[in-house]
Amino acid sequence: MATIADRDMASLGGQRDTHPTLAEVAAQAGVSLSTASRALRPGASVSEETRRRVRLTARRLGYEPNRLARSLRTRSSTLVGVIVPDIAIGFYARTVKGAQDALERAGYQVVVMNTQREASHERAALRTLLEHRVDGILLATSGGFEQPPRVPVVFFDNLVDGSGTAQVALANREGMALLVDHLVGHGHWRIGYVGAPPIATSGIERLAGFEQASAAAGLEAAPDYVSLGDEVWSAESGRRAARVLLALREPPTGLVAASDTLALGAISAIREAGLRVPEDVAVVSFDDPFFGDLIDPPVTALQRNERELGELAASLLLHTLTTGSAGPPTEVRLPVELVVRRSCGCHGMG
Amino acid sequence: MATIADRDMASLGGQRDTHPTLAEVAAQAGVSLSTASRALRPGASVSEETRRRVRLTARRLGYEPNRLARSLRTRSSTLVGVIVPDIAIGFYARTVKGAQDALERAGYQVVVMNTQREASHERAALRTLLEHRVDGILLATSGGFEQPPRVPVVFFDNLVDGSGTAQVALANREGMALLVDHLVGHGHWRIGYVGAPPIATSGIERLAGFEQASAAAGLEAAPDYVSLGDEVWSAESGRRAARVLLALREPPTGLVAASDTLALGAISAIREAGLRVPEDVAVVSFDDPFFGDLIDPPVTALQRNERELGELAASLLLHTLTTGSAGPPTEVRLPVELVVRRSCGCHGMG
DNA sequence: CTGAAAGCGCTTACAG
DNA sequence: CTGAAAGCGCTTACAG
Repeated sequence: MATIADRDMASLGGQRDTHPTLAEVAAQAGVSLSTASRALRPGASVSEETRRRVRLTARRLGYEPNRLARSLRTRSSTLVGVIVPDIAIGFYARTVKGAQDALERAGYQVVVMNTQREASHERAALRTLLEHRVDGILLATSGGFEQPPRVPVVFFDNLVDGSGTAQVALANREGMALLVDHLVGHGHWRIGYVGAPPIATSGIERLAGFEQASAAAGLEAAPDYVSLGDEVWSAESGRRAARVLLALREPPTGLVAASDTLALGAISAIREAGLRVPEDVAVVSFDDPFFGDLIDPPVTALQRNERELGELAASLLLHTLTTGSAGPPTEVRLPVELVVRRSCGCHGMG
Repeated sequence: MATIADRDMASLGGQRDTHPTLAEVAAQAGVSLSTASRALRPGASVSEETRRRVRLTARRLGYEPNRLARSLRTRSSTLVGVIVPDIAIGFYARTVKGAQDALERAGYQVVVMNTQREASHERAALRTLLEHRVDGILLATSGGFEQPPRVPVVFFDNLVDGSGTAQVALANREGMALLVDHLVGHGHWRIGYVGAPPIATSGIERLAGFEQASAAAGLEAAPDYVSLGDEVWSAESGRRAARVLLALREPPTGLVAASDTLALGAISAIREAGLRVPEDVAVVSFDDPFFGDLIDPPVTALQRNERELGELAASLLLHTLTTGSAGPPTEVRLPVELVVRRSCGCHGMG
């Protein structure tokens, strides 16, 4: 009772009051700690009358169970962490939403950590999550991943060779082939690549995919035609990378951008140079820019189902969480699809 | 030792091994639990030799402190929660990043929760955060906020009358006045509003701002000229809302969109109707669309510093966290600025 | 159905 | 500098 009184005093004094504990609820309700605990937890054997009384006083006191204590005791957090390089990028944001949906349906809470693409931030995020004993992790790594943690990890977007429980990514190479081939179909022979440094999976695979597709199409894949922006795939760096290509003695007549931001940058570089898209230089993009059909000109791009990517990663995690299975890491690739608009030279809608 | 042996067995057997505890580290290092604890914590008085030994064995065992236990004991989590309606919206994503920067600099970890704009999700997120005993919360509410929690809360974007520690939002009304006045400057008299339902602060204030500015400019602010989309501010709903306006007997000649998504929707509706922007219908937007100068036509819009909004919210929280001050809730408005492009009829760059 | 007790993994006065 | 002990707020066998 004394503590309760103190609490009241404190709140009268305008002090932020402290969290009531289960022990206080129990005392107020006139039951033991164990009974109070059971009354609050569904499915435990308590008399209806007791349960009601405890619940009432809990509500009255504004009781909020302490999950720290609970998880500590039960050794389970029903918490899943999602780590992304940059939540401000539509791709990641939508992936996260997809994952969150699936995870919440399964009764897990999701916490999102943003690494700003720095390995040190990623390490910190990983540590925090692990220290909070999350049950599992969805990770789009930026290189901060070191040794496999003690909980299941599903990698997405950026994969790590043979680590983790499962790996989910877009069909990067196939996508690039689609893009290059489409430009080739328009009669282009000098095709440039506006990309990102081959640091993580998507950077590596898209570049490789471009080179393979170029070679397969018999294009002279001069290394000159590959121009890379910065590691955050910024539009500004795409602009710069495109400028380099346009300044060549024999500039490419078609550009493949490795992402929507890069494509937007490339289009402005082309405009700056006083050239037209697609008449002077055609552009196609790996990612579909938001409202890509309103861009001038509407951009031909690969469409992906990002929500699905997130949901897929989540269900792979849920699978190992519920079955505890430790089978060999599954690798799943999500197909991409070409949406033809006008930046490639087609007379599509838009 | 037995538990250690068990652990080894388990890992040999391919089982995921369990987290070693501080007690195990202490045992292996041949010191007491308390000494081990001190050795791992900077600034505690331990001999250098002991400290080194403990740290080494901790690393060798892959020890990860259990934050649940630590926070439970210390009653502090150095965790701050950020709750947003929709992380996939650029505005929120960038705000979150700004907040995260500031918070991490101050030594806090940030966890982000996404409510998908549902009050029930928001309540769940709030509960989870509170149950994890976060030290403070940054909240862009979707209506799930009920009674003030026991930790400091800073509201941003969507405010709640007189609640919380501080409130940060954009200068919605002033922004709307800027937009309407600009269109009036172009000679428009029939100006329509493509907005969102007046549910939360931005919806309410932008609508009110539009109506006030219209009235102030002496426009016949026929209620007909207000057309609202859905509560998630979707581009598609903007398209529909604009269609309604365009179908009027005396359709507006200028449109003010309450957000970038709504503006994009409105522009496509205008195009669909076989009309041109800005010749037939001028458009201005509250939010600056990503790469708005590549949109056709480049859209005249209000520019905000979203990162700054996040940082501001964070520093207000940090202030009360460090000073414990419980002064009256501060309300801060972030100014917005008009970026003139071409969708309004100006011959700006782009 | 209910209560007393042990224990989850830490930290931190309190002694020495 | 180091150790034994109490305690953070819960849950869960174990008895009754």
